[in-house]
Amino acid sequence: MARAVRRAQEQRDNASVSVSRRTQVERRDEAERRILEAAALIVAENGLEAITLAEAGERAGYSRGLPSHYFKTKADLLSALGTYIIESFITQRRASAPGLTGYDSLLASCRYYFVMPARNPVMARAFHAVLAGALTVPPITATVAKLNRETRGEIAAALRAGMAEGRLRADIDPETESALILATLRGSVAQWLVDPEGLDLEVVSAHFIATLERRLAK
Amino acid sequence: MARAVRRAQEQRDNASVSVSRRTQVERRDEAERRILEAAALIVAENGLEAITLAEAGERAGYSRGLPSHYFKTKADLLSALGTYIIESFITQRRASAPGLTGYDSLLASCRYYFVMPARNPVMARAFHAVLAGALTVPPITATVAKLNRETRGEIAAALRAGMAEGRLRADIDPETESALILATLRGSVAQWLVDPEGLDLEVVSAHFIATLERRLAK
Amino acid sequence: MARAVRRAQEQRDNASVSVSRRTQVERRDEAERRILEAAALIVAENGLEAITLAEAGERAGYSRGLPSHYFKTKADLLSALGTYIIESFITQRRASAPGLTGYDSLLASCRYYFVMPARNPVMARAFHAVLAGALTVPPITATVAKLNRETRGEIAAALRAGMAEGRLRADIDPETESALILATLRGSVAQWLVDPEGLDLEVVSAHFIATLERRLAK
Amino acid sequence: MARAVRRAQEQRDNASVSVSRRTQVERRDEAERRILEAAALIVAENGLEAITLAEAGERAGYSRGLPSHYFKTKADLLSALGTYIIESFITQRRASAPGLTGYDSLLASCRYYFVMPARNPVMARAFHAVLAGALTVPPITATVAKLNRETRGEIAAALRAGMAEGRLRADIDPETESALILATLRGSVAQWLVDPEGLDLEVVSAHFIATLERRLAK
DNA sequence: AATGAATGAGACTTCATTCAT
DNA sequence: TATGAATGAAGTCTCATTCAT
Repeated sequence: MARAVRRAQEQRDNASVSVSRRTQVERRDEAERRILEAAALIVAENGLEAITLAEAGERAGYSRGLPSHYFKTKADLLSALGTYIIESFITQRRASAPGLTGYDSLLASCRYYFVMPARNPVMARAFHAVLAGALTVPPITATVAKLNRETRGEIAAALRAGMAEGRLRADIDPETESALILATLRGSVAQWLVDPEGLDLEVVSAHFIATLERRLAK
Repeated sequence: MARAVRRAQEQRDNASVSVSRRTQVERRDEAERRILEAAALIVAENGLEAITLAEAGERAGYSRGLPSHYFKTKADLLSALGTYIIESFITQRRASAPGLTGYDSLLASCRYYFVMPARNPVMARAFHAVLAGALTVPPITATVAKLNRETRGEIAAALRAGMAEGRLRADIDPETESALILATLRGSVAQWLVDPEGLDLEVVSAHFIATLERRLAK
Repeated sequence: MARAVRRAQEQRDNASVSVSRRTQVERRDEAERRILEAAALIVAENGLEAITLAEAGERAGYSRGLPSHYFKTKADLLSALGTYIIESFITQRRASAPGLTGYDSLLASCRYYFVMPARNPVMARAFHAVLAGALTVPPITATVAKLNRETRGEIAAALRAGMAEGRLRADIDPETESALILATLRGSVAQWLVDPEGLDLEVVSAHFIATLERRLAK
Repeated sequence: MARAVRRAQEQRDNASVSVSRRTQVERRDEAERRILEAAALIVAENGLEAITLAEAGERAGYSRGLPSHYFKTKADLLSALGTYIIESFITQRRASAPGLTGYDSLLASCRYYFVMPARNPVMARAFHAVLAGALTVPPITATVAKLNRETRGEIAAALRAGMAEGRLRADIDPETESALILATLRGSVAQWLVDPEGLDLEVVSAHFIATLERRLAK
């Protein structure tokens, strides 16, 4: 994904590039994306450690050797994959609340967190597998740490916006509150993924959002 | 661990067992426990999938082949290890609040959750690695699902005790509340493990407990 | 078996042996025999190479370690087993034609060869596994070579008896004829063991014996 | 072998294949054949069970891992090897009697059976190791059963041809006779392989063929 | 006498990686 | 560009064997 993005950039910068070359570049990006998509599927099914370069290639409809060819090493593939899955997740979350800003976008994001696992379990599992991998897979640790800081930052910004609008109490500590909110979202989904019969995510969702509003509101 | 327990039982049931026999059993249980301990260390460092039977044996001070000899397959070792780590965690958590019952024991457990990572990071990492493994390692899925149900059950019981004592509001939904409490504890620690600089667990802890009390108290 | 025989001899030679000692010796011989019997079963099912000391012990109803204790090494067990299976076979063959001597005993033995596989397939398979093992398992090569020479010797003796009685032609070459007879018996059973549907051993048997008689008779 | 054949077919069917592609295929087939050849040598020396994938690779002049790479599992290698050795044997037998048909080709094949062990003991031992393996190695059981049926079929056809030509008696039972002929050939060679000093294969051969002719001729 | 704990060698198998085409 | 041939390291697992009880 990172590469595809970079490529798109390069192409824009270099409009005189020949058509054939441009097609090559497109083909490469297409292949890279399909390989990452296939890898994400494997991760959703069996976890980060279950990926093999060969299987990612085959599942993407290419040869066993292609992932090596593009990503060079497995660590590089894992790194790209972590970024890819996280970016996909963020993209979907944002798309779920178009137009909302400030505190409302926070509430929408919370709802998305609770609704997403049932709607798109593959993504939920892949995303949580990446979060789990942060504990032990070095190239992913940094990516997830960055994700967490940014997410907490967004939540904190939304809280500050709510405070500025006068919708929320003035004595909220946005940093700490954002960590707790993110923790609850993640921890709830994690429980559900392990044992969907064990808890009713919709009920938990409604309860959480109601409690949150009561707790934060003026 | 399960085996060690079983063995202890057998011996009690069969007091006429010869002394030499008893020593063999002890040797075996000692070895099994040390292998699990070594394996837990590896898990804490590099995750569930990083375990190799050979390394577990060597780190425990035995041969490379012994873990295979006892646990037969790697899947069986993982399964036993999941149980072992979870039981160790529960034991420690209970030991952290001796004598407390009801709602007070819940508060103590919450504090333990937040304090434990800094005091015993090996256990925290091993425990969270097992939680993460629940996503993809079938025998661990079952163990963690059981852990989650039991933990939520204990939390709910503590809440009911608090309600019965008149310390908590009467309109609490113990089931849903317990899932949210557990989610927040786990999700907070998970963020800290990935990026200890990123959030101050003590502050989060104090804030969470204060909020909880305010939210639940009469 | 060899050992049991030796033991029986020792005991006869040493009648003053205490009863308890005698019982120990008997227990040992009994155990050895049961281990060999269990090993023969394994051989019949899965071939010589499938034997493991531990499985032979367990199947015999003893511990995993006992075969090692008695036979010391696997090569020694294999050696004893080759002898045991061959002696069992010979014993059964002889028992099948009690009282017959000379040429008649040869005919009876031929019939036994053809009838035995259907009646006692375990023995047939174990015996042929040993014959096959002679190609590559050193301690068995010598045993089978000896078996072959002795068997050919017995056949040749029977032929000479038939010639002496005037029942057979005088120009038979007993050595060569005995090799061919043994070859045909073994080769026929070998085909049947691999593919019992492929040939009717009874028809082959009748044809072989009729042809043999016509060919050898005066 | 099967694969090499398949490949040759594919290439014929697909003449537009690029030169570079063709060379890759050749490399692979060459390697596969050399591995089977090396494996056959090991089998001749120490039996079917003595094969290790690593040794087959090294003896063929490749890496220890290549046989696994091609044949995937040891069972698959054994299966392919059984077919390979049997096909080699058949090819050689046919080559030993070019131009002969009908009953004459049967006589030539019988002579080949008796002469081959001394001339090409490696092949004889490998072939008989495969026959022995039929008792316990499932994929080889099927291969040998097929070989036996086909061989008996060829012998029976030769006998019928001899009968049709008027060279043989009309009351022969080709099916049963073919089983007995094959049994005698195999059983004779098997005795010789175990104990070459024990019987003179040339004498046995001459005797068998003379007897056969006398027995079958008009 | 008998059990079974423990070792260590060796086999199979899977993969990341490199290279030839 | 893309394929896939080939290597080699590492891990799992099985056993014969030795040793303590």
